Amino acid sequence: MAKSNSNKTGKIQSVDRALTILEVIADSDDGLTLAQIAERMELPKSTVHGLISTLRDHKYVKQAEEDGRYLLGIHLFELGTRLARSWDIRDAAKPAMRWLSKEFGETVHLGCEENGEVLYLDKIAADSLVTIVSDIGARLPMHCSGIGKALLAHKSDAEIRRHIANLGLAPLTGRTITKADELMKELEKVREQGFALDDGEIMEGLRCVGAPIFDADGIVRYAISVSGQVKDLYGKRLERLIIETQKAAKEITYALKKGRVQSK
Amino acid sequence: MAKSNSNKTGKIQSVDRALTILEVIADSDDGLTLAQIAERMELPKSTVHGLISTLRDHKYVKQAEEDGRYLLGIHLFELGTRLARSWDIRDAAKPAMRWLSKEFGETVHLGCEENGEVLYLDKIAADSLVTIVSDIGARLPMHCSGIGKALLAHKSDAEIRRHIANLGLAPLTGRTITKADELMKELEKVREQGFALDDGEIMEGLRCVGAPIFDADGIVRYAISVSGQVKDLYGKRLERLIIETQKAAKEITYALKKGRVQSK
DNA sequence: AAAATAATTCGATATTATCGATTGATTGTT
DNA sequence: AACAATCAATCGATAATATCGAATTATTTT
Repeated sequence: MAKSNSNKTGKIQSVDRALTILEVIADSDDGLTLAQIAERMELPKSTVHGLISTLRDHKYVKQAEEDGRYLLGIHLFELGTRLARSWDIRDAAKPAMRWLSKEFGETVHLGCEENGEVLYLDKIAADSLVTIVSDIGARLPMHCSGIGKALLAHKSDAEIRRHIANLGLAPLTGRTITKADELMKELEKVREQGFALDDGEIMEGLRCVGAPIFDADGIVRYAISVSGQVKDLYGKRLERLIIETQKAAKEITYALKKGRVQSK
Repeated sequence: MAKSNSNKTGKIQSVDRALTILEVIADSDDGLTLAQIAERMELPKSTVHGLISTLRDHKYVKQAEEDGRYLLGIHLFELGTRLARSWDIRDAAKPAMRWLSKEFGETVHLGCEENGEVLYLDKIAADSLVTIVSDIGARLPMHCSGIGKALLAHKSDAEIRRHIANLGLAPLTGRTITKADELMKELEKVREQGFALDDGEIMEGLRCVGAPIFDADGIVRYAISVSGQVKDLYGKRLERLIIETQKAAKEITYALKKGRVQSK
């Protein structure tokens, strides 16, 4: 499965290939040998070798000492964290997220949309032994998560329809909304209520409350969510969680306006 | 200040240049224009443009909407976090770090050596409003930090001497150890004690206790540290912190042995 | 010890990156 | 409002450079 080298603009072939190598390695569980990478990219080994040596010299790739297989390199960690540090939204959101997590003892996420999916930008993990939910930097579908629905709900109907047409509505559990019209209705509700509820739509037994964060222009750019097990989130406690999650999102919206805006 | 293109191995020029562009952008505070990048790399703008467009297509770089200046792209965040997730050490260390942070209400770091410097791999921040200390992914010198001294102390004398010769002993505060012999003595003490104390050597008023973590082969690969203000860390409380930090490091060493070892 | 599979090096070839000049778009100035 | 200046983006001729298959070296397996 080689990435197509669809050259829209004047791309530099070797750079394009080198970056694709990184993606191929990232998609593997535990690194790949040179031969495996060459096979997947449908390129001669020597070509891949030249590219990957250059990546290694810059620490974008490292070789396992045992065998010589290639893994992602430490420099990606450094650049990724440096980028994350530049986002004002994280600082703006941190205090409210901390408070929420501590108050309810649950896991709090901060996310944004990235290419039609939810991307987790930050996370305050609950102390509980099992943290079922996803990690920073992970992606998940928009139509079945608290953050995703909160983000999606504030788009125009046309945009939502387009999103559905492009990405589809994959069922992750039996509760996932898979019909377009049903999702439209649900999102209208989300918009009116001011919060989104994911009730086992992404994973059975997992409940999740999401609320939107507006940037200085009044556009929804981010959302937070609080996730926990259904057995812990119901009735009065759930009601209070909903209220507090919305409050927190509003606080973050405010904090974001105050600081200079350095968008993601 | 262009990076020299010292071609040791058969490097691919365009890839080498593209990666250097990322470094140049990362070194800037708030992104750079094409012209600025071209100037720093001593390359024609059109050359840089081709390379950087390719980086942009892969989301390793993004362009600010306002002006067209170039910033690091979201994909670096995704790759960096994916890499971080693959490190067993983080999972192994997390519980003990959490406990330490909660017990003392201070900030706990996990770090390793990377190219003669301490690289922070993880952090549990104290709830306190001001978090003075560094962030995940940041680097700092080895000779004046708790983690750094713990790591350095368990190398051979020859290696330590070489480290000093290569990197020097820059004084960050008036308390920083800047004489080689003095540092050798200090590290011997660290080795004997089993912990390292940074007493305002990196920043006035900041105290920090570090302890080494051994991998399955008995080599020191990581270290943790607890940092706080001098006014909070002294006397009985400091004594107890030292004991608990060492305990935590031992626990992590043990946890690391149990799991399969996926080194950084 | 031999066979097999890995990464790495080599050198001829023409594909492809490079570079200066030009264009187009945007911002700031008089 | 027109001009000047500055920026990114485009173009096309040129030769420098990435590419590729074959050969080599290193490591592991039988």
